[in-house]
Amino acid sequence: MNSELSIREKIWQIIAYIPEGRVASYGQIARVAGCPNHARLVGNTLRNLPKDTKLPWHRVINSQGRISFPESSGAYQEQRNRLEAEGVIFAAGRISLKEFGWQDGV
DNA sequence: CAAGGGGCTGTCA
DNA sequence: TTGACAGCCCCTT
Repeated sequence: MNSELSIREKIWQIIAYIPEGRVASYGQIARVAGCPNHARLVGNTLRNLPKDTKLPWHRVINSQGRISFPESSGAYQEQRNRLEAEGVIFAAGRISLKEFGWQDGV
């Protein structure tokens, strides 16, 4: 139904569909959106989100299972904190996509 | 209209 | 495992 939606709109929708305790990579979201190369756009889009957004942006990480923010960044700790609160476990500073990856651990 | 940047990805060494 | 290079596309000046 979102056939006429912009890629950005799709990204928002897809991210909103990420279940709790699960994480998805930018590339994966972009792929689901229909464009495997729009990974960067996903990041750009999230960046454009308001701070009071209800989108689970914290469930979006890079393909390495790591957060794309520097640890000194408040966003990093916030994201990590939220993920841990949902049951996601960080091992050596990264997440096991095998267990917490969206539609990847089922 | 042209140029630059971006929370990236995948491959090679 | 990490580091470096190139490729991809959209959005904002």
